[in-house]
Amino acid sequence: MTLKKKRVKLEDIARKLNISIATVSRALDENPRVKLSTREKVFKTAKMMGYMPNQIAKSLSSGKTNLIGVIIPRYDESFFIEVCRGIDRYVRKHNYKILISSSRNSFEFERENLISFERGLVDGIILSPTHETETFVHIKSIINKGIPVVLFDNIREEVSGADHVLIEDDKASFSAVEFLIKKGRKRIAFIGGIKEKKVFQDRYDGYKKAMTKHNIPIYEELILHCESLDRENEDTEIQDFFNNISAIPDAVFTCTDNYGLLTMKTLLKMGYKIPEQISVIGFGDLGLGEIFVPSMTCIAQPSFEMGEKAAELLINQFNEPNDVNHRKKVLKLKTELILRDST
Amino acid sequence: MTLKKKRVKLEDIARKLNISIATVSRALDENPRVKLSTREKVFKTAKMMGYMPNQIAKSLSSGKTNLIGVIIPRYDESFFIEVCRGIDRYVRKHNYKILISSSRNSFEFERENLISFERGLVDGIILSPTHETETFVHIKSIINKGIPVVLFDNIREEVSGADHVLIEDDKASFSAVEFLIKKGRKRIAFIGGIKEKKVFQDRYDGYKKAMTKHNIPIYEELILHCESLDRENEDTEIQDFFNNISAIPDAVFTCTDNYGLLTMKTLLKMGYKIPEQISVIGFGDLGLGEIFVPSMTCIAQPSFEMGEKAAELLINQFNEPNDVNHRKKVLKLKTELILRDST
DNA sequence: TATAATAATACAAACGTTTGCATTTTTTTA
DNA sequence: TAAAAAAATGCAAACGTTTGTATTATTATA
Repeated sequence: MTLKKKRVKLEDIARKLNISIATVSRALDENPRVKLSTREKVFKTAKMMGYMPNQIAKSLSSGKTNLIGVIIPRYDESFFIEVCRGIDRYVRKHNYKILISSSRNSFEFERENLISFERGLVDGIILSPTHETETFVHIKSIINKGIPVVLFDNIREEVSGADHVLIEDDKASFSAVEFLIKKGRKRIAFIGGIKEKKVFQDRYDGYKKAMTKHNIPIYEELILHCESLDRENEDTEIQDFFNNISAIPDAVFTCTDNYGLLTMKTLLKMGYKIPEQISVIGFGDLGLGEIFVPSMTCIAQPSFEMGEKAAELLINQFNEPNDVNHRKKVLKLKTELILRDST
Repeated sequence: MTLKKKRVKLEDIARKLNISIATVSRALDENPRVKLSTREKVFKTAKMMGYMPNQIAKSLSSGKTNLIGVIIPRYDESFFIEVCRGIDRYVRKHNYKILISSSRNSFEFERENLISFERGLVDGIILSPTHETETFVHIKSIINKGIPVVLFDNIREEVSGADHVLIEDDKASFSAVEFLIKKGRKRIAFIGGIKEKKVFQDRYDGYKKAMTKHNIPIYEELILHCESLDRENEDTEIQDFFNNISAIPDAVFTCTDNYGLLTMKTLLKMGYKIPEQISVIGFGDLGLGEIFVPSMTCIAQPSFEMGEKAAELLINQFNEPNDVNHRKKVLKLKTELILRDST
């Protein structure tokens, strides 16, 4: 039975070599102020003794933790995971790690997470607001404490007082719906998410604009604002929608990949032919649309890149003079309509 | 232009109230040694001044960071994300956060990640070894430093010197293949992943055992060990496999959900009927199998629970006397064959 | 009302680094 | 070869907490 060994610290190395802690610290830092021969001795001894620097002590002393807090509304949406991957990829190059929290679609959790990050654990925060987030005060309060913040996706004007990166949701959906119209479809259904969520509002707006521009009436019956917050309920909600519709549409524009896939599943099971009778478009393009049969036409949203860009904005803030009121930067990323078999 | 405010610390509260730092600290801790009236004054002042404890200082002082490091082979596999969700859910109840790193399927990255966690940033580590991981020394070295470690999934005997949680891969695939056989299928193809990965070896073993038990010949031609490490390549590898096969199988057992879906896609595009001509089984059951048309029969692996259990083992270690050589705990979780339309 | 017991608070070391400045050692210069 | 300059090292404070022990203030006891 071996007991836990004590960690070796600078002091241990210093004592063994009969030099001061300061010199050991500087030697390991390759500071030119210490003689080369000393540095070599220190490195050798450190290695021999199995020295590992204490990150916490370093952080306390330097005031930097090299951690970045990321708050997303939910884990089980590939979009957010992709964004996190993008963030991770970027920040690692700059020697940061990310700490991911889910706000579980709740403003209150979002606020709690934010507060827990206020305790000096992270050097900066990247956040995607929930649909419930209608105020900016909790974020502003963080910024006022001098903690850099970057937002992505689902930004309302009221919460936009920080650097952020997004796509033009309305334009993207406008062009997708217009594409359907130009293909001759007229009875176009819309499936969005929670009405309160900005991205879904924008995508709905795009849909309406396209319909209006081409003088196509918008029927309430063909509109579904999916209220579910998890996969299973989304499924039944969409099934119910199509089961209760009086006359089947000839196209469906959906606001997420998942809605699109669930729509295709439901319609296929009801016996409809895609795309012959009904076209379907998804939003996101996170891989599954390509595998489904028929493969799904999608608006491709650059999720990974969105993460990278958000990370870049944040790291840039680290290097800027700390001006709380600096002009906020907004990055709008391009989307693309990927044509596949469902249209 | 407002400049960054200085954080308020215990000292500031102490000075304002003309009491000592120690008393402030104890008051905020609700330590009964401080008078109630003092405690109340301290709380009020702390709130008024916007005090937020400094997590880093706390950690340095207490020797606990309340962070847990998680190392997974890749981000873009839902299985790992699900496990992370499970871990997160469990540890949050105990006031821990998780720090996720990807080893990108590389032993070298795994080792690097492990070393970076050795710098006192985390209180414990949960790791899923890559297919390249054939030795236990890097993990043993961590454990020897007194850092609790729990492994999950893909554990070889050689790396099993730590608590771990897994499923019985061989038995799960055995029963799935036997199910196909009992349904009258004989020409059963096997699609697995990287040959070096223990889980795929085990799943292959289960396949072979089932076939052998029922005296069905195993044809090399019907075996694919997918070597790709990303989605796109998996797709083409599977397409090639079926294009080059001399006579199509009447069933395909696959080792991940993704292989299963790609298989179905390929076969449907080739014009085959599922399940009439060919049955397909996937492994994992991470949601997509249910959406696909036809829906996919799957071995359901309790990913979320796997995460929870791994987290539980870890947190238990925190509370145990620190015995490096303690008897390792092994948890085997149940799988289940979920029958759907693809069989 | 002096003394003992208890309650409340303060002091200071510790956690493991970094770093400005002081000191010592070595090298250069005259 | 002594003084000046440069190089190498050391001292000690700082980062913001926690906590064991010492001290002071308050209450209880005789």
